[in-house]
Amino acid sequence: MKISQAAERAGLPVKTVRYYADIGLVAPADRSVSGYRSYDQDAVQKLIFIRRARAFGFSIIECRELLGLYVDTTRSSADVKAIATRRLHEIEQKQKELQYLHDELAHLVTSCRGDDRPDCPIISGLAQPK
Amino acid sequence: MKISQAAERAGLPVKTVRYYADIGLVAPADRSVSGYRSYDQDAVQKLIFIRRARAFGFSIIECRELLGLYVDTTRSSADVKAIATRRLHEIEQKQKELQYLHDELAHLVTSCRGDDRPDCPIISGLAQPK
DNA sequence: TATAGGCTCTCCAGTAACTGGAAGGTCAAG
DNA sequence: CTTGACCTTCCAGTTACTGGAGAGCCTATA
Repeated sequence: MKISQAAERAGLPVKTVRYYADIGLVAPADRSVSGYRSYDQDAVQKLIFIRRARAFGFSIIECRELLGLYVDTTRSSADVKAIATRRLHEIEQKQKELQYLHDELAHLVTSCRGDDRPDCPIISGLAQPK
Repeated sequence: MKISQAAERAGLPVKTVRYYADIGLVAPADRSVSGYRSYDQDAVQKLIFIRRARAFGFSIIECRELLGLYVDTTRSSADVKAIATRRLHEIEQKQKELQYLHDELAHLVTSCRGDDRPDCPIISGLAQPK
């Protein structure tokens, strides 16, 4: 199938699929005589895999790593678990930061009257060195 | 004061302070004869303000906007509150996404034995189209 | 006075992961 | 035979810096 159909099946923009081919992440199965990229079901499956992994916040480099494990049927599940666990910890870390951010900003927002007058606790809050 | 001192007081890398000057976000108060950027307390205060706002996840464009409100002593607090509230909603949205991500990935991780064998629910989980 | 070091300057390139657009080739339908 | 949708490559731009080269400046010490 041609790139647009592959992209649609994978749930990715055509540009992105082309980009993944360019950086050697997911190569098309073949090229047509006229130079069109030709994708098979296997390549589409890899594209889906990448899309999902990206949605989980794995970087392209990590995706490359995971894809290597994906295609390697002799890998140990421990290898995969290690990467996923690391990513899980990163997510948890990010959650904590976001929570802190949220609380602090929410505090500023609720303490601001939001009227016509210029005094604003948000502005003065941001101006604190901390 | 020279750039390194200003940067230290603001808690920012020198390169970043120079960058902020380049993009016209926080201009140095002056230039020495030999071309060195010269910062005063006011500029340092703005740098601190920017650092804090950036830490809250405000983009440079939003920082520019906020800085405009920061220096404008006649602004209404409503203007500021609107921007901050928008940002707060973005944070909350991000938190929801992250929570979903976390739960799904945690599920995959706990269902994976993580041993020498190749079967791995993480890999097969990522391969699901969803 | 020479020099060594630690600043500072500008400019260029690279990062991550695309996205948009231009210029041009291909293909099927009408 | 032409139209329009699709495909190609290549280049530039995005965000917010960061690193490095090459060169100028400033001060302290030998």
